[in-house]
Amino acid sequence: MTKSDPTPVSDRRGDILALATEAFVTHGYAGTSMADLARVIGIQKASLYHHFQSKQALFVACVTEGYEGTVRRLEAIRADASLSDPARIRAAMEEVYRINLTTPVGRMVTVIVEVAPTIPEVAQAFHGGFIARHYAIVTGMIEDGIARGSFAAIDTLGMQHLFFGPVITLALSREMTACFPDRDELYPVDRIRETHIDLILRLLTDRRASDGS
Amino acid sequence: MTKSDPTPVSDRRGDILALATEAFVTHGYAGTSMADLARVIGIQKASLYHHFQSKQALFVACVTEGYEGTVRRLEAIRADASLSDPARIRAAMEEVYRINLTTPVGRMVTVIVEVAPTIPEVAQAFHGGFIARHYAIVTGMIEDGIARGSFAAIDTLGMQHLFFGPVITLALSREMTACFPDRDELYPVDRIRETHIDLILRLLTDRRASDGS
DNA sequence: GTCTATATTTCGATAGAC
DNA sequence: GTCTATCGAAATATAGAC
Repeated sequence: MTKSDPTPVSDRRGDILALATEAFVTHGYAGTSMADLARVIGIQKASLYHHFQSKQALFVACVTEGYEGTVRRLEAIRADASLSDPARIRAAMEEVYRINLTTPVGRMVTVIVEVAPTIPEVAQAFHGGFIARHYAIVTGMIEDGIARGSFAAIDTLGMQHLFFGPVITLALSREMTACFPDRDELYPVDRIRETHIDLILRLLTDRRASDGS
Repeated sequence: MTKSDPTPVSDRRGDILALATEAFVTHGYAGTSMADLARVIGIQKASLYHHFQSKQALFVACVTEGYEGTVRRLEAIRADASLSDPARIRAAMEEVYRINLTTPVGRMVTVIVEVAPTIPEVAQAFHGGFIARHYAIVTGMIEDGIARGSFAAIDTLGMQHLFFGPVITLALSREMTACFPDRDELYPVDRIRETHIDLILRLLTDRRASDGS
């Protein structure tokens, strides 16, 4: 009972990562200096180097340590036996939209795109820890539905891209147009999401897809 | 006839923009210094400042002056009366894949995502000069097909995102994983493109879509 | 663990000769 | 238009006291 307090009085590392993530999302990687981060966190720059070896190490920690929750929630949806196969797909799509559009980790995509060419380690961590795992869970859900006869025998790789592509592009577009006054008219999230879900479900339940051409 | 030579002996500005674009795509905006650019181009850094006022001005020129050709080709496809409505959509999708995956301008998306938050002018130029125009042409093609009775009465905004989202995300994913040895297995362009085209055409010609719920 | 102060490097941009 | 040389600013990272 000496060290297992479930709610630590102050999770320094977690606090720093959360604030740093927010700053990176807002101003980009190159646009966020260690001095900026120190100011936002409320400590001195040198103190930051006590917690993290370098700016790059701090950023990699933001990327890798922010993903745990998102994957678990998707897996829970896949394992939820109370849902029908179409309802499960709908729940998964709503969760994927939520992750990519509203959580700090999801919105990090823009920054990861920026950093990936110069720090391949980031591309590796992002792909292996986030993208590939989300893809695998959703593809598994589709295969489950096909095996049960709920869905047509469709190309799962193609469906994967139809499933995630519009979400990721929408997240990027909205981050890029954050300064536009008419952003919500250009990219109305609710309408796009609902249409997207509707079309994906239509494809999955389309009997014509059964012909293996 | 004194100044209208159709093939200028040496298009300095065009050469510089082409080489700079290639460098930006490979190393990102922050990762490409003016010294790097000067070395690639084969002149001194100071000479670069004779052609362009600043690094930012050079980059904006790369973005805006690279788009002209891509829009014209898409418009030509829309105006091609020899194509059936589905064949036109197919041709447009192949062209959009080609633009985003193989041309330097298309591959600039990664860099534009990086720069947009700090240089809103870039986001404006990119959206107005590239994205919005491509969206408008394709949406027009779909509306033409609906008007002629070739396509179902479908939500064109939703189709827009289903049309472009997977392409743009694929382009980003491939740029980000350029250093992966198994990139072509993770993101096999030909297979993804063909499945995507097939599914889009299936949705457009699906009679069930006619019910305006 | 946090602070003040500073070292070191890199980069964007300019001056001025040719 | 291109060059050599350099300025000035900003950022990463470190030294060492408390």
